[in-house]
Amino acid sequence: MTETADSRTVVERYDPTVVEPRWQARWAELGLYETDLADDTKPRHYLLTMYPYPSGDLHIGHWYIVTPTDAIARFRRMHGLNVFFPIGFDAFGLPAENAAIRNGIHPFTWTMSNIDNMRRQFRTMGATFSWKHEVVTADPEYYRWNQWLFLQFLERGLAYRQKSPVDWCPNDGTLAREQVEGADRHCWRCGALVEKRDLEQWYLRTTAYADELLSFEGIDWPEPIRIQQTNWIGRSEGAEIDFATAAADHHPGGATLRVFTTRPDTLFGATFMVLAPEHPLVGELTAPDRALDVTAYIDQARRKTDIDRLSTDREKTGVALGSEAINPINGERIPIFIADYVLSGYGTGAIMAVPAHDERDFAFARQFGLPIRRVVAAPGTEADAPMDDAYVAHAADERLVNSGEFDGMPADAGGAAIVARLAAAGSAEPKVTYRLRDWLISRQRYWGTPIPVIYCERDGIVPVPDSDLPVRLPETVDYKGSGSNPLDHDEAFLRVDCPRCGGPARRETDTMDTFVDSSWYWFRYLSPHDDERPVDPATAERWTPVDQYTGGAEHAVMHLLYSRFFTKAMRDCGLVADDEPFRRLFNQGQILGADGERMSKSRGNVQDPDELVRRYGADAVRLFLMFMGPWDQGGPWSATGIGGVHRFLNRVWTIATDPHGREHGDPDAGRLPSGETEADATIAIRGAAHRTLRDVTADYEAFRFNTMVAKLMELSNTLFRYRGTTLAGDAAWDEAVRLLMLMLAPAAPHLTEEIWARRAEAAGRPWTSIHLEAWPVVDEAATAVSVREVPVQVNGKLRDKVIVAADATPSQIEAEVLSSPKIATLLAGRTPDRIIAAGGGKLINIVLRDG
RNA sequence: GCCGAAGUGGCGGAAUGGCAGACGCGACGGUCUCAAACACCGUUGAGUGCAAGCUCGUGAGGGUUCGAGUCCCUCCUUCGGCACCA
Repeated sequence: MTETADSRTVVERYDPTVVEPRWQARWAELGLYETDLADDTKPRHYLLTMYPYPSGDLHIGHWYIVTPTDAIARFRRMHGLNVFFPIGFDAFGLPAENAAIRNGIHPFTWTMSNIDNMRRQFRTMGATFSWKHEVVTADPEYYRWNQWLFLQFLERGLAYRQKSPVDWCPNDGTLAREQVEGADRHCWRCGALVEKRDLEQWYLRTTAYADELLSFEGIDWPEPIRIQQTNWIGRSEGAEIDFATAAADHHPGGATLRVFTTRPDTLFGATFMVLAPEHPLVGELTAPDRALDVTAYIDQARRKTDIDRLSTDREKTGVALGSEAINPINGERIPIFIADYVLSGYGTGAIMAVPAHDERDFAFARQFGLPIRRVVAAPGTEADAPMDDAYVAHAADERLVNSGEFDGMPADAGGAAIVARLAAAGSAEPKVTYRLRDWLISRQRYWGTPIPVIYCERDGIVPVPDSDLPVRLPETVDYKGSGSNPLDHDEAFLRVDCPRCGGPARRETDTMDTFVDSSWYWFRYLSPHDDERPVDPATAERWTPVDQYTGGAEHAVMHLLYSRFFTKAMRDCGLVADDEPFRRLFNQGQILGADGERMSKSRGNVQDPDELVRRYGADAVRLFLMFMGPWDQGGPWSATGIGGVHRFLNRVWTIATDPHGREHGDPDAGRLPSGETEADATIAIRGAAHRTLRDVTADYEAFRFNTMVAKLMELSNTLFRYRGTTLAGDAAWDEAVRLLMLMLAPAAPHLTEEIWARRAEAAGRPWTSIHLEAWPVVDEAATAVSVREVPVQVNGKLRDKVIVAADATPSQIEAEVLSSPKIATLLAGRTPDRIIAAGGGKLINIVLRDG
């Protein structure tokens, strides 16, 4: 607290470094924010923000996510809701292991000390977390239930093990498809280039819920996220059609080659067939004289990194197998190729190529000199007109041509008819295919949830019995240099008796993707220490789904899709009743470094909030982050401008603690604005306060924090103008200050609490926290105005303004406008063609035609 | 290439189809001070004029409308996502 010798400032200045910690301690002591989940006297509200990874320090991005969310929590509490706002730590993951390998610290030690530090930093925000419900995912008390849930899924066929080519990062090991980013296919976490490896891996059957995941009914999520998820799931309707192989010298024929197509209407246009190089029938179908070329191509395709594939972007490669397939609709024999533009993991790994109506097939046909036959034509197009490009349209106008008895049918109906014809013969069926793959959860790492299965020579895959959970991570880790999973050479961990036969067996050493942890953590917050079950069903019934979730949009297709999957899977296991995890989702933008790049320690562009807090106080940092711009926008970090909110808070302090003071520098200090009476001023002050309340309430509701702060600044500017006048400190002034405090309380909780306490003391009332106050009610009468200014346009251009009574009718306003000298001059005797009184007389536009 | 978001003063940004630039930063001028910092007051889109004012102005070009930053069409740019998905 500083007393300046300066004569003009006789009151103390606001000192956040003293005030803020004091209130934080007091709130904690009173347990103000420890939510009583059993309290049924108030409507419940579950407010969730994405829990952080304990990297060591909170950076400004954490503040950007959390502090406005905290303002929402406080705002909702003031509306009488029982708000649950928990926090925890996403504590498994690679950085802990890297630190362990580098510095010889155990990942647990590293993680927990980071968490300690971040808890301390979190408290400096003044956020209202319910700390008693904290969850740390690396705690056996938590990951035990990852294991238990996994076993539930296994029992229901939602988890399975399969050998398949997986995306492999040299640092992070196995990756899920969605963790591979960019055209050059690099790791989402470390950026290293990703390779393919064949491994036995555990999967969760997300595809079982593909259709349900496409429906966003009953949840209010941003459109871009819904679109991204929809595209990621990638539903395609079409048909699977069986071609038979033709007999050849090297091959007896008669094998089935099943293809997936979304365009069965183009079946007559199939002039060749393409298999993925990995297709199982390739060996059998390869003619002896083609074998060298074919194996060379397969080798090359396997070795090829995806960068190479990208460089050959449009250029199609492939080789003929020397075999033919028989088109089931017309018996035509067509050559079979392999090419890497056909993917083994999608559809059936084989396509019928219709160059006339598919761009990729067209390019391939051009490259290899294969026939191109049009089978779909727009009205007026010759059936055999030469084609320069693939013709892909197939709307209602297009008709089939060169398609035998189906000629003349509209494309869509023709396709259906073709499928129906083949289906009757058992060689086709309608089929829906998805881009979405099952979720690969195996990771060859130490620092994650051990997958609770045992491999027995006799009994095969044996789940760990529930009574033996959790399968704990061994407390000593030997990294033996780096790279390999320490669990693989930890004999004490590996060796186990088979739970079924008692014979020697071996533990699974893979651990789970950390996204498993975050796929259900909000359920665990409700009963973090329950050692009977992962979720208490009664509490979950009352508190979930989450009412409001806030977090970054970078999780659009990973965390947010997995969480939806988990909720549905848990529902089908009878554990919860929810169909969806998060009722309403808000994605804030990301704070980037000053250089416009993602903040990261390696770039050295991380903004440390502690330093700002020390200098300006937590309230100023909170308010500045809200004031910067729309919350969903984010942007490059710049502290330029934080002085503005700091000044604002000081002004609020001055208004509240020193209403009668005057400042040098203002020649009009202490005088009412010219022409204003005390009665006018009272109306002005009350009007400003209540109009601000009306608008600020709406802004909080819509998370428009930037304009919310702007309006509070306006109100404080208005009050500042009346400071030192005869009005300062009177009833209207006092009401306005009270409203200003209440409105500012969710955003700047410390300053307002301090002022609130002083006001109570000054009035001789006992102290109660401002954060337990009810949100104030707008006095509609006070918001009314007696006169208003009406802009007057001539032909849409602003020419004048007239003052009218607030309740003036449009015709009265028109009369007023026409009698204005300025307008009369502009009219110069002409009669307006039209006079438009927009919005019931909010604006007048006089339409004057030329001539 | 496809999908999505966005282009407004020197900067961050504001504006239910109705006064473009709220609020703040920065800059400039001033009060206070021996001086500086802090605080406070004033000015601040561009052009033009002594002034009242006038003209131009929301990425570019068209359109709808009495009226368009806002709606429609065609482009351009930036950012995010996807990338041979048959």
